[in-house]
Amino acid sequence: MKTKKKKSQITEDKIIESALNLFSEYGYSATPTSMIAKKAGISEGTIFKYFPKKKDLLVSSLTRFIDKYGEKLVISPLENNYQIHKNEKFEDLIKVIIKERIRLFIKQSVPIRVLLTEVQYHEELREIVINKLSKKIIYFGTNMIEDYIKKGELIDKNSLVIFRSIMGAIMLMVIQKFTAPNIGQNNLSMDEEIDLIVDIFLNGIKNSKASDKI
Amino acid sequence: MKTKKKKSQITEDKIIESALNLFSEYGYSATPTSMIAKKAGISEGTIFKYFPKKKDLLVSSLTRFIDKYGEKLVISPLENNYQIHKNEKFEDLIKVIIKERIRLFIKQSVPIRVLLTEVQYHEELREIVINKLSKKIIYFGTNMIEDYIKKGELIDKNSLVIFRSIMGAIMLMVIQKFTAPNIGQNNLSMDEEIDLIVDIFLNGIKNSKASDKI
Amino acid sequence: MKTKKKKSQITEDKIIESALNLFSEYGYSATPTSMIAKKAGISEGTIFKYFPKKKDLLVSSLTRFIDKYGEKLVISPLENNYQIHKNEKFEDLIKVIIKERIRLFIKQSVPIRVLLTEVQYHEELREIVINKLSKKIIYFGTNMIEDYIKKGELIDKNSLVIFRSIMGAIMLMVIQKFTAPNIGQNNLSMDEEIDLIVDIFLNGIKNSKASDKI
Amino acid sequence: MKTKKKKSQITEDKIIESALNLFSEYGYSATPTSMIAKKAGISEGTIFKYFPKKKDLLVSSLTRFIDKYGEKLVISPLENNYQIHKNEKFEDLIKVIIKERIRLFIKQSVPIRVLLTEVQYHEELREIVINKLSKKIIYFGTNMIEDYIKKGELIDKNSLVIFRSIMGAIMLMVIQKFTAPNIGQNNLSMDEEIDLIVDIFLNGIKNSKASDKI
DNA sequence: TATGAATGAGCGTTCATTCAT
DNA sequence: TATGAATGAACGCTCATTCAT
Repeated sequence: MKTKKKKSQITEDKIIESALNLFSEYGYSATPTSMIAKKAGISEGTIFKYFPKKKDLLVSSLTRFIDKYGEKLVISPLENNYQIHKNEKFEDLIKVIIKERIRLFIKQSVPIRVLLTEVQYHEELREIVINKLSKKIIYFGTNMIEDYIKKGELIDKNSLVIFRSIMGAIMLMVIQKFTAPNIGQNNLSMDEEIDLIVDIFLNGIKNSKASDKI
Repeated sequence: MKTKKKKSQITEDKIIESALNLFSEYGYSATPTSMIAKKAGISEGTIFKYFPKKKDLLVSSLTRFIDKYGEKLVISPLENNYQIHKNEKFEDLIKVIIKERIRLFIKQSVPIRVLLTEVQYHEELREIVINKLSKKIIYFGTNMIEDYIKKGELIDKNSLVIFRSIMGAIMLMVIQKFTAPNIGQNNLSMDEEIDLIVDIFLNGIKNSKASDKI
Repeated sequence: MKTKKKKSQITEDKIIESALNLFSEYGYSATPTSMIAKKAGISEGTIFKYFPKKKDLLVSSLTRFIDKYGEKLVISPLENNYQIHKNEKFEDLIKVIIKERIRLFIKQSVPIRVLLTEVQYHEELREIVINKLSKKIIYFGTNMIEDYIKKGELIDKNSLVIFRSIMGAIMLMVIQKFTAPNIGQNNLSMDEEIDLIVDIFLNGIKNSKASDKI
Repeated sequence: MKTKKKKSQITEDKIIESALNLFSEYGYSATPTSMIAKKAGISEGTIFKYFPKKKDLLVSSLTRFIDKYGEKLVISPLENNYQIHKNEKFEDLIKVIIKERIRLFIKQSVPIRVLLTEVQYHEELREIVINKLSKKIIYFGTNMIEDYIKKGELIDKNSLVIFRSIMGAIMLMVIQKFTAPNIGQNNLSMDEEIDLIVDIFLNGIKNSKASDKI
């Protein structure tokens, strides 16, 4: 049962949503508060009732995003998926996880882009991102890998390197699909690419038969 | 023998260098021209003799960077390495290429960071990056992979996906090393990480013996 | 009963008044917005809340002047005078009209001077002046002349030339009175000059008796 | 025999000519020295070798114009015309003078416009204009009128008013022809207008027969 | 709580002016 | 003598922020 939102909460939401969208389009510094007010359909003064400094608006909205999605949607469901699919083969599990993750990623690409960009310039964000996101993601990822190593399904290599490499491969794929989709003639769908990437990571690209010959 | 640079060229260089450093530290929009002038040790007016609009300073300095390093250092040497090491095993070649690339990457991390950030907001940059960098890099990378597929050393999988995945894995490694070096207890040097990553890509992470059993 | 003006209207009025006075004293281009703000007793930023570009301030204030005085005071009262004095002799009518016009002219000399000067450099103003002022004035003036020609009181000559000539004579008189009042020993008051000018236009300066002799 | 102009004189001429043209197009304040330099085909620094302050450029070029044309072309030839045509009827003399004057006026409209505009804002110019131009013109004009009054050809009215009125009528005609030529359907050529204006001034516009009746 | 009006520091940019060559 | 490079004060304008209502 959804409780009726208070009016002030609605206003705050409108501000944050408008701000994030504009930050992602023009960058934080290049977005005037006047533009945010206009987009949110409120007066400029109102913004400062909710966020005394412009920077608060950035930090709060991203923190809120991390709290809401980082915890609830990025981390927990990981664990959720993990619990459900725990007994499946690694191959199948990782594919499910990635695909689900990407769906969220795309849906939340606006705050994510802002976060990844502004984290460069704002110390506060950096700490939040590292502590609330990166560490948790890596903790989960490496643990998962190590579980499967223990099970004997994966070979015993540095789990951080493995996990980070898979993430890097996936991330660059997503970036390319969105920024330069028709680079390199490639008709694969995202899901097909994911399958292929996972396959590469699992089986490698060396042609064993050939390499025997050498 | 280097000819003595003209005074105006020196000034222009100072402006560009200061600008790129500050853009990378604070972001383009958050860097006032007054700050650039101060750092370059010149007057603010002088900047505008060289770059009529602030944006010209961004675009020109990045274009110049791409022209100088994109062509001379990123693309050609790739081909150079490639010619020299062509007959080596893929494994050895790719390690050399990656390590050399990373060295350049680190040396030029300032303009690269600016480029990767600002490309989001400035159409002109996007076109330049895609046409002058991405396409060429991908063209070279996929060709290289395909060469080794033909030689029978690599299995026949989509070369774009393979190349992009390796790049992604490497990139995320570099980013992590620079932004959160002590995440996940990992004492590997960069070179060791590269060796490991290449190993993973070549041989995969599946434990073949175990998977047989399943 | 005048309703109390809204605060913003008062501010706008102050800006326009200060601007026009300064424009008339120093010229539009030579008047900084900072000076306008100071004279109006407001901050510089406020000016741009009302007039986004400095030029808007010029055009708006002159347009407003034309709308207020051009229509209400320059054109209509002409017609008003005309209706009332219609049956008088041309001589008496034209004197009344000129004198009344000059009174307004002097009272509004500030915006008029700005208008006459800046019309040279700004296309927008030119169109407004021609369409909203010149044409209407000339239309009225020529019609009036033609009425009196039909009545047989004036001889049948080109009404535009007649009207324009009277205006020119009056204008130059006003200009001289204001810029170089003591040029040529002339103790006539403005009203006396007007009477004289009208007399000259009506009766000419040729000495008929003398010219007969020649 | 024209002496060969010194190079520096040529440069100075180029500067003045360019400056006057641009001042007349954009106004003195709105014309940057850089634009003048460009138009004159010289470097910006050079201007300040000849005219240490921008204002010197305005005052010098207009003073020079007045000295050259005011004296040589505006005043003397007036006297010249006058001496030659002295014995003609006033009507013929004044027409010749006006037509010749207008020809010069048009040829020199650029500096004249600048002069008439900038005289409002620069005290120095005002003095020069009044002393070197206005007074002389009026002195000549009134004397001429008075001569003809003495001869009995013109009636005895204030010569300043007569002269100034004719000038005003002519000036407004010229202004209208150049700024709004197709206002009021009027196909008269400039010369025809002049003839008409002189006719009006000489004979007046009152219909004597009619006025008798009243 | 929300607004509209105002602020003023600071921004990108211009431009008259200087000066070494 | 003329230039090209540089200057820095001042300009038009923006924008985060304040505050009375």
